[in-house]
Amino acid sequence: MATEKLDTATRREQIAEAALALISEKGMQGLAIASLARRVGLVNSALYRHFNGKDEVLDAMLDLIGDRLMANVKAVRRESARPLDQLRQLLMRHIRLIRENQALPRIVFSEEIYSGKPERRTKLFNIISRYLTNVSDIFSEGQKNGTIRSDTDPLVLAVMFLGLIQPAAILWHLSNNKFDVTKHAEKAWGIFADGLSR
Amino acid sequence: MATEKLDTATRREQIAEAALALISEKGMQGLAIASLARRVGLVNSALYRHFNGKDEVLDAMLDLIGDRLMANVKAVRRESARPLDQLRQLLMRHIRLIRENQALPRIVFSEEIYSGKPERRTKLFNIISRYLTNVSDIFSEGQKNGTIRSDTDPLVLAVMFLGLIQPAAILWHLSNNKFDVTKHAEKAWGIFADGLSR
DNA sequence: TCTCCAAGTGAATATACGTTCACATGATAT
DNA sequence: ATATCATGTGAACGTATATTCACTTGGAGA
Repeated sequence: MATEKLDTATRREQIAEAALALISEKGMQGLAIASLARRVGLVNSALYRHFNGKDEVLDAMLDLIGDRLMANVKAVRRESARPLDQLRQLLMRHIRLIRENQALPRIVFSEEIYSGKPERRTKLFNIISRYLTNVSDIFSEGQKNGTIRSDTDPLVLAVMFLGLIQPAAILWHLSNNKFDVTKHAEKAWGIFADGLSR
Repeated sequence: MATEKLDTATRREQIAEAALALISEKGMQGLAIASLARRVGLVNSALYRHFNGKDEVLDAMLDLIGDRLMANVKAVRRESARPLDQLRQLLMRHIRLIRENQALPRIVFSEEIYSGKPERRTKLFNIISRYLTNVSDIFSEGQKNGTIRSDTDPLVLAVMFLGLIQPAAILWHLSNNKFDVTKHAEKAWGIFADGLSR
């Protein structure tokens, strides 16, 4: 009725973002074409004007997530010059990203994403690998720098870095947001960084 | 036809274990009542003789997982007296458990588990909490013992401990089992333990 | 050996969801 | 002002899957 017509480029963005929001609120189960369409003010069928199917929506979502992860990396590289500070900042940004957007862990952990279309698993792997590579670059710089011990593989450190947040994020989620991720991350980072610099 | 009749106690076990196996092979999607029943040699409807519905099956599965986690803890406490050794053993056992039983991470990370029935989220939280408490007990002993630095919260350490494996497990899974979890865990443990003892 | 109830069967039902299609409409370019 | 095409609509279809129910059957105990 009163639904204004918007071009596909705009709609695709709206829809991908609505998908993230929906998942954040209702979980993967909540991501139904009908709900998704309604959320951007359309009916089911209209969604197919902009995406060939649900698969394409999922792909678009993954791209969005990749963008946000990389945006965080770029931001912290701008904000500070010292690797250890950059990492700490990144940790906090990552937590904020997850808190504001619960869709992120839910998508990464869910197989609905790639159970139908195995290539999407590779896509997700690439997104995470790219993030890890960037994180490990920061570690490398710290090692050249002398602020981080050089006897350890930076890629291992990068994966450990993710490990500072991940289980905490799950506990936060399972505990109905009672578990304090930020506090945990601060303490864990303290211990980790302590070990790094010696 | 040639399906022998077994008592409910037996069937419940068979079914819960079949559920874990199914998820390990096909993912959460693969856990359909029909497939599950067929796997233990029954038809759909027969399953309802032993469970009131899918929900009950999920509950039974969670209990099974809890048991296996706790079994690992008990085993390592038997095998060694020194906390650091126990932890290392537990790490390796945990990895083995996950490798042999991909269902574990898939279930923990999936919300299908509790999206329908929120109390199940609490149940899962309790299972993990229980495991964490046991792990943190080991850390505590190490601290009393003098082999682990005392200026850190053992519960934080326990969560970090999980973080040594978790992201690696995901990478392993996303990379079609190419990423070497065991190798990562060994390196990561080296770094972590190094930080612990100083 | 007979009886009876727990355990197993097959068909039917209900629901939820992705997708398609013939038709309507509004913005834009001429 | 009008034509055109991208965008939006409503209804219908197909499929997958959990659940129910009237029934059969096998085996343990009287």
